[in-house]
Amino acid sequence: MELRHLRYFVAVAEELHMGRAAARLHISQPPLSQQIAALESEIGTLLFIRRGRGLCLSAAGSAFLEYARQTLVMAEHAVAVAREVGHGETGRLSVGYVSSLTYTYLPAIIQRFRQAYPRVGLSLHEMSVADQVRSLHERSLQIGLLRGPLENAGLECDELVAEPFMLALPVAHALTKCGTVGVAQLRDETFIVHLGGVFYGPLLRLCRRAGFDPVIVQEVTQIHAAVGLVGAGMGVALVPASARALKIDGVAFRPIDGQDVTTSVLLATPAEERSLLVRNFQAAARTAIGGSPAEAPAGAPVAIRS
Amino acid sequence: MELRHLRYFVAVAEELHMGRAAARLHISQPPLSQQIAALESEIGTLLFIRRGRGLCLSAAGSAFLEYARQTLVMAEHAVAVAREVGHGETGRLSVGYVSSLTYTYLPAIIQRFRQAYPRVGLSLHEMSVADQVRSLHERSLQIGLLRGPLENAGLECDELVAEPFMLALPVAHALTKCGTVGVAQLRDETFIVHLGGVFYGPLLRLCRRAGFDPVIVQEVTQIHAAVGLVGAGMGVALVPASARALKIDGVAFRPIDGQDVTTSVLLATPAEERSLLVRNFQAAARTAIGGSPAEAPAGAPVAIRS
DNA sequence: CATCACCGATATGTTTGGCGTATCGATCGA
DNA sequence: TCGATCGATACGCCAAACATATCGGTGATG
Repeated sequence: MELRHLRYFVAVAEELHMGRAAARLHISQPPLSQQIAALESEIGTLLFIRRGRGLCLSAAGSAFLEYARQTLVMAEHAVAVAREVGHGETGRLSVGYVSSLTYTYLPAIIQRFRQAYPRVGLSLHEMSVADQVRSLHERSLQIGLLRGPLENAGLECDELVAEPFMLALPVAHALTKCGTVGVAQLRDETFIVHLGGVFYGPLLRLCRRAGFDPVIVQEVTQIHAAVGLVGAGMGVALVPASARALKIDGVAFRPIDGQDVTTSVLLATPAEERSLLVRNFQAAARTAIGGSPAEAPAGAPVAIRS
Repeated sequence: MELRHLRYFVAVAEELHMGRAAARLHISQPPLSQQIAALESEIGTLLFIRRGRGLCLSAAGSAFLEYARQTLVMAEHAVAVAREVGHGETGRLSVGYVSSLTYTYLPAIIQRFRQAYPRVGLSLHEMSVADQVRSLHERSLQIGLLRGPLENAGLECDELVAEPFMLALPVAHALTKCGTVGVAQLRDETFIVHLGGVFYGPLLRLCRRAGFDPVIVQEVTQIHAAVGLVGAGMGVALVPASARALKIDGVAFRPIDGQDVTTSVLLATPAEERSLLVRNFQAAARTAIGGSPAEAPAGAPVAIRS
């Protein structure tokens, strides 16, 4: 028995007329009669009651119809699901991200991806860079959204954006009058930083290039805490430009010179990860941030030999 | 797509080896590769990841496998159900019966039928002969178990047994000393009968042949009521032999001469009823009562042209 | 009651496609 | 580097599915 027999049977059962059913199936009437007869022979029971005028379903045919329909639906479903999974349109992704991406980049990426692939489930985990690297190696995470540099981690890294820094300072501060703040003007400021974080290195580099070491007054672990302390007048902070999205009273943001010092927003994946789901997420992230995707567009069909 | 593709795919997915899967399917390896490739082409996604050594399921293949299995199971189920219904091994039967069959014949028939066709649901309805005839015509009943005669009712009747009568009389009665009671000895007895019932006619015939009219003292509607009154000493009753199964204190049963007067136990069906379910019940009833079935044995396959 | 129209089954020829045999290309282990 | 193994490809064959033509039977109609 093949699906053809089921398709033919359902057509005949619905039309109760061999000729019309054959027309609907785009075949002629005799082979349809043959296939129905073959099906009845295999089952061992007549599915239709032949009377002079037309057909009617036998009890066995009526029972068969119900399950034949379900079988056809199930077969369609199998194809549809496989196609969706194959095209990366359904499934589940575990994504890690560092907290500093919460304000601007992560929402943009997620919104973009969910719009393109609404049927993919996302598990979002706020994690440190080190935890993400470990989880990516363990394959408990498929995608890491983090800040570089990330050297020799055995991961495939894609720089989504090289983000410049801005200075967060109290609105009452004298430097708020400047359009752009020169690094040298910060010599006597006190800084709020995360000593172990990815922004401490760039700060040191900037200040030393200007000929001084920054004065550290407070260590925090998250950007919004640093900006909060800035608003409280405890000092200034060097933050990624996207932190402007944090609208905290009493804090002003100013660009600084030394724009060549940036922080890389990276999308990291296990080196040999080739799943379409991951590639599609990567493409969505690029379009959400960079503008146009760098490589193959999302949803490109899998290569199939003709 | 045909069921063949699903069968082949499942085999390959389980073996993860084209050669072994082909062997299991009793085909050679090349056509198997072809069919899998055709399936992948139709779905638009690779279902297996080809590496140098062996195969492994892709994410799409894994998703497809689940539903492919369900599809195959559903197809098998469709055939099995249709076959069962076609062979009269499953379904539902409504059976009517008169109360006088409750004691012996009905249990024997039901037991026999349920043993042979355990998956057929039975609806048993105690009904008068007239109600059964009406319900059979209305098709709300498929089988009637009743007592004849049933002339010109437009139904197909099958006499299961011609049941002789016995005399039910109080144990203290003088006639209990006889092995067989002659009808003439009943001239002065008082009878308990159901005037409108099927046993009144035979009683009249017997007595008049012996030259007297029976004295009626009590009218009842059911046999067990009549026998109960006999036990209370109110008279004697002419009952079918199967009523002996009613073991009521103070009642003795004796055969009577005039064995040619019997009551027919009939199985009635609508005239043009040809369902296997009904035929199987009929055959079971015959074997349960008569001994061997008179016609085709139960479960005979439906005729299918070769 | 004879005729006609309709419908499903059958007969026969044609073609597609599924299968088998032989072989190739590639990868992995020795 | 060589051999073994495995999946893919090439090609011929045949069964089976399909199309055309026709038959047999039932039911409606004049």
